[in-house]
Amino acid sequence: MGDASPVGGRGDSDGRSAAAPDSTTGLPRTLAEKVDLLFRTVHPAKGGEYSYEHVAKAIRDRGGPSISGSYLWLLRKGERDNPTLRHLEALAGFFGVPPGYFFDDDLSDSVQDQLALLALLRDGDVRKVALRTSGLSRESLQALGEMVDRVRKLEGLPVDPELGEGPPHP
Amino acid sequence: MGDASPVGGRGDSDGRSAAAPDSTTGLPRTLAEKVDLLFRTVHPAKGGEYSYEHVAKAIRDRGGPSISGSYLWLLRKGERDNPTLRHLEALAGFFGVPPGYFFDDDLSDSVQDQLALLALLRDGDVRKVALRTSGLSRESLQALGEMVDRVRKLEGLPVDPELGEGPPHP
DNA sequence: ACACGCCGTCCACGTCAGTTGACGTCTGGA
DNA sequence: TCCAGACGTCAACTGACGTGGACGGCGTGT
Repeated sequence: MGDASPVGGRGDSDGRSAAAPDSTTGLPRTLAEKVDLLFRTVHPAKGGEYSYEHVAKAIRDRGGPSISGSYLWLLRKGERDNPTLRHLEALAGFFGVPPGYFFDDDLSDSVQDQLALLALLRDGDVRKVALRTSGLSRESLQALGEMVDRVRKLEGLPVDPELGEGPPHP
Repeated sequence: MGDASPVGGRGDSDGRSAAAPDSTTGLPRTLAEKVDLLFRTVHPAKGGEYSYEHVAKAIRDRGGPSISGSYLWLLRKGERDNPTLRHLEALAGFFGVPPGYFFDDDLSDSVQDQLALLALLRDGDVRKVALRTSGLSRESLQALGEMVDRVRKLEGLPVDPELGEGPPHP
């Protein structure tokens, strides 16, 4: 044994379920759940979700491949789960995520953090604060973080230690 | 036609040539060139390149999807250039590259537009501050915003009238 | 020389990714 | 109330992806 593959083997997931049943804020695992999360998270400037036809047309207008709204629905519903490279590329381009988001690896996790953040930012004031902090020095940011924790405690919210770090990747 | 896409549009990049004739000089652009580079670069412990059948069998043995040696040849030759998600996943897994390797220009194309915002947040501290602000009351957020402005001024940064409000793109 | 095995090449075919089109629902306006 | 348009949903269909197998070249042992 040994010379079968250049990299260490990994078992693989066969999670081929249907849609996104209970993962309202959980981590999507199937492709359908990932697509669903994109639709629920990335919204037009005002209004609800993008319509399937809207996304399809926008992708075509960007010079992307032809795609139909019905197919987007199939993907989100989980009735189709094996799109081609061009369609993955187009979807990633439209929703503003790296194509690797659709694959089973760590990258999708970090993207999901960012999507969660995007959802928060859409809700008004949080966004303002976040954007203004860009460019500040490390010390100031740390100080601000402590201030926020102070305020959180005042309002009776947990200090929320988690939320992870961005791992460097090869 | 403003709200077609959450990210700014861009022109096309529909370079769909055939194989990898002379581009031994530079970086691979087409899928065929990328696959070719993988075969030329990733070798078995001893000997020359992997044979197509060997790769196909190894992928199947890893629990991956079924794939044929003929198809790998088609991909490398450029006669097929639109594989499905599972095949991309399997190829990336075998050769030890991230799946995003097969896509056009990971993070610098049109993704950048919307992702530029997220890229700011990705780099550590900014993100932490932003995430922690979720759940805070409106008054606290406003107070924090003022604190941030104070700090920005201290560091000589503009108070940044832009970026905060309104539709995210032209 | 001959046979055997492995490999790259390529073609004809089957399967499933993706499209087309129809139907029912809902909202807003005349 | 009725009509028009937009949208989600779904089934039948088309075509490209992907496979199986045939053919020839090349190295190796007998």
